Amino acid sequence: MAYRETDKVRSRKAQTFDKILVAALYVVAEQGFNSVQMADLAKRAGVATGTLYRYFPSKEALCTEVFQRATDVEVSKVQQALAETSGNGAERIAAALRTFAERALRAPTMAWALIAEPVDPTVDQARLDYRQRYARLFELAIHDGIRDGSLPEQNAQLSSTALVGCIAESLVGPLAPARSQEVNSPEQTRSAALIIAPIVNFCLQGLTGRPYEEKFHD
Amino acid sequence: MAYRETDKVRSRKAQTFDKILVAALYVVAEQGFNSVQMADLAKRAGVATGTLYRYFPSKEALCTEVFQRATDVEVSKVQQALAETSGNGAERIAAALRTFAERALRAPTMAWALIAEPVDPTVDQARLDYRQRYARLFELAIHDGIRDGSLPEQNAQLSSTALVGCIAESLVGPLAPARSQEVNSPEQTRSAALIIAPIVNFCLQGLTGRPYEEKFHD
DNA sequence: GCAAGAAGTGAATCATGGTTCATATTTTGT
DNA sequence: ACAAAATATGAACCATGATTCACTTCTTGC
Repeated sequence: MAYRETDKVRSRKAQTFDKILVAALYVVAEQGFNSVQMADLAKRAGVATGTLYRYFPSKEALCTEVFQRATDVEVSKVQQALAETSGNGAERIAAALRTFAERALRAPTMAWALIAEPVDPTVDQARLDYRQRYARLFELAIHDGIRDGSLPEQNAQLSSTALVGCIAESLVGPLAPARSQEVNSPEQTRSAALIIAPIVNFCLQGLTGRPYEEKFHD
Repeated sequence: MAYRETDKVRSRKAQTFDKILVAALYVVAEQGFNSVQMADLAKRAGVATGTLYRYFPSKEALCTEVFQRATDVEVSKVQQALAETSGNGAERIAAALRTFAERALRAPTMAWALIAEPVDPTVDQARLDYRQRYARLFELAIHDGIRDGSLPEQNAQLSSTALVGCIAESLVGPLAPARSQEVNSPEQTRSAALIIAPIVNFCLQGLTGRPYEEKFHD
């Protein structure tokens, strides 16, 4: 025998793998999934087309991977908001919704790609999973809320799905035009708040069945 | 001159046009937009491939037309529910939501095609319009509700968008598996009611900020 | 019945863009 | 330095399915 994978090679391969993912992530964040083309992507990543296929079995698989990575970040942010906010279940859910929306409005193209862009069915399947992950986070929080008395008894699964639908849909509109300028001007930040507050309001009322008064938050 | 379009021809052309649309509508209702293929569609409609292009400039245009026709039916049903239900704004909105959901669950594949199927961007644009049409209907009804005192003051535009998001998303889940059997067994009808009530509940609470008690309805 | 003008046909064409593969280059152990 | 084994290359290939177009068939007015 005269060749065996060594650390040097292993790490180089890992680097290449990352280069590809980073390039893909960049394209998606900038233009969405439909702009991902293997030849172009290879160029951006500084490798040959064929090389892509040494790291991913297909474009679908590559895109799915990108989707999942991007998604993981968002989900964990929401999870974090849910976990780190002090207060009862209802308040924590409100904070999580705000986090979700703020992040989406701050990176509109990426958010649109993850939430609403028409994509290949395989990737779309990943999107369903992803929505379910969100829903499940909320579902747990709703149960907490019921337990601590901040939410009335209810079908937590359906309510959580409704929550996801509300934020997602409410953002699709703002996201579509916003997709042009990636910038974050002060006006945009302000107008974002204008959108977010009523959404959170609606969602919390839907959950609690009582008027929601916004607490102070930064 | 020796040829001028006559009524006979005109009506035959209209018939062909319809045959094509009907065939397309059938495929969509049965399999979704992605199963529409020009050659196949031509066969179903009993015409040649080329003929399709004498009636529609492109597949996109054809699909968009189909989408819009199917959509018009649904939108007008909701509009009807909104208009024909007696009661205050809130009650009429509840009735409209029920109508929307019931119809969707009764024709899951079509509903899925209109609401959630990954489709070509051009058709997808039509979908945005369609959601906005729904939202606008609800928006008007919300204003009515505010006026008649059944709803508190609120940003009707955002609330209406949230409503659309809630029902749409809440139905996507049930629609995905349901898409297999088109049938309408009694159990399905019952399980549909189980889904619909909580959704309407959530939506109405979101709008009113008070617990929603389901009124009697058939 | 005939010529002019349409409408209808469907096999051939074309565009797109993902995927392959014969070849070149690198790496490693001896 | 060399052979073995793997990785990298990118131009050629291929699959799909929409679109075209040269040709045929109808319609119509005279």
